[in-house]
Amino acid sequence: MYTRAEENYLKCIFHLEQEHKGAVATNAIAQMMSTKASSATDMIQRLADKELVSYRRYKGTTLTKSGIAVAVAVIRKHRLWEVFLVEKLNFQWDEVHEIAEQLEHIQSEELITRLDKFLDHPDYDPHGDPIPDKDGNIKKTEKKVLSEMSKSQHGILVGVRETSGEFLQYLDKRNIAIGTKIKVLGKEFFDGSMIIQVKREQFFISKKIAENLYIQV
Amino acid sequence: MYTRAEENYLKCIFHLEQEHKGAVATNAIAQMMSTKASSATDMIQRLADKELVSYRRYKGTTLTKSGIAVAVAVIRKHRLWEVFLVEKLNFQWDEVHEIAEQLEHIQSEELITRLDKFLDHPDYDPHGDPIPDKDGNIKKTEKKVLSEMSKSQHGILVGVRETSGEFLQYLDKRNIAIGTKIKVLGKEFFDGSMIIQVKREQFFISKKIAENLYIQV
DNA sequence: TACTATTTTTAGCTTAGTCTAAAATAAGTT
DNA sequence: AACTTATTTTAGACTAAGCTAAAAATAGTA
Repeated sequence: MYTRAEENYLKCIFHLEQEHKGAVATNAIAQMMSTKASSATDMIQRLADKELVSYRRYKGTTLTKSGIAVAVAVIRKHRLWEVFLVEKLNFQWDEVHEIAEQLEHIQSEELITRLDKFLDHPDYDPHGDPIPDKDGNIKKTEKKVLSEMSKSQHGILVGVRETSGEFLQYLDKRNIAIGTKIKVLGKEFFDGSMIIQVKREQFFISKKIAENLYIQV
Repeated sequence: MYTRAEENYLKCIFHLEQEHKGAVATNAIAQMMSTKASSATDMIQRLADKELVSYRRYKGTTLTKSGIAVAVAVIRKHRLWEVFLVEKLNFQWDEVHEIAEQLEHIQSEELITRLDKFLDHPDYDPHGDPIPDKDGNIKKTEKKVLSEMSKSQHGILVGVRETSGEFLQYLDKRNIAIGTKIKVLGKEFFDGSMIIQVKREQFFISKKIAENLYIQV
């Protein structure tokens, strides 16, 4: 089995590799892990020794097959626990991330199999992210970042990129949740801000907000 | 907060102190923690620095007020998770110990508060052990070890001392569970073995088995 | 009481994971 | 091409937790 730290690095590299496509910079990893580049280098080298990543000095890191398998298994656990926390324990969607960060490292195949069943095999977590199946397959949803949509286009919110409490509370305050219908009423070229329609209300959102909302058109 | 290892040592010392009443020997701790006496000494000294235990060289260890508080909080979490695993995820009572050993270290007050509510504030775990309340109070059940009972006494099984899979499976095989009525039909002085009545069956049990069953008379 | 055996502690080494500071490499700019 | 800046790696040190082997204290016995 792998240590907590190893699992966290693998998960982190997985997410970065998804976003930017291609080898991941050491600095990017260090930043996301809230640690120093030297520590990241250290861990990357250990992961490379175990053939969980392939790594060339100064060139960046990518996950190997087995690295991906470990990362996806952790992500599956994380998202299943998030569903549990929200559906069964009635947590708000902005409160669950930190706890799931801990729960995702519990080691027991059987536990996850049973949890999955108990939750009735959910496909998505409370933030709209797909839950990998037992074999590591992830449903690809063709979603669009709201900031890339243009005037008068519309769709429903299927996911969020940021999962920080502040951001999710911002959405709650405006009654925006997974499944909410959103329409772009206007878009400002200068700063990328938008005016959107949500239910019967319309309001202004900054580019930063728009970049963190995933829409299915 | 405390590390996993610190929490495990505190829990271990708590259990040993309960059993033998009085200061706990370093060797006893090392043995229960499956580690070496030198490692135990090391950790005990660290715990003493943090005032979680009081310790005098060569004399043994006892928990302080704050040490007890930490230990009891961990035990509360452990037992609540065991209830969850058995009641909600349908694990057998012999399968849950190891998983609960991991879950007991998840840090979140709120999580435990909600889990407790979700489980409808259980008083006992699946092995019959009382679950400490939020403030660390533990229900004292006046129970007797079966091996100390004498011929023709009877009572119901309210707890087990051993929680290993083999032992619990042994009980399952003989249809003995928490709540089962047990009567002592005979007792052999030479080796402490017994003949007991369980429902309509009667059978022979060794002293070792009898020492691990708690009965309420 | 003195000797032996057991228990406990100390001393020194190991590994995982972190850090800082310095060196090496890559990238960007004149 | 040469110089500057940014990124990445190496070197060396630290902490938590463990280990082995040796020393010290306690307990048990002749």
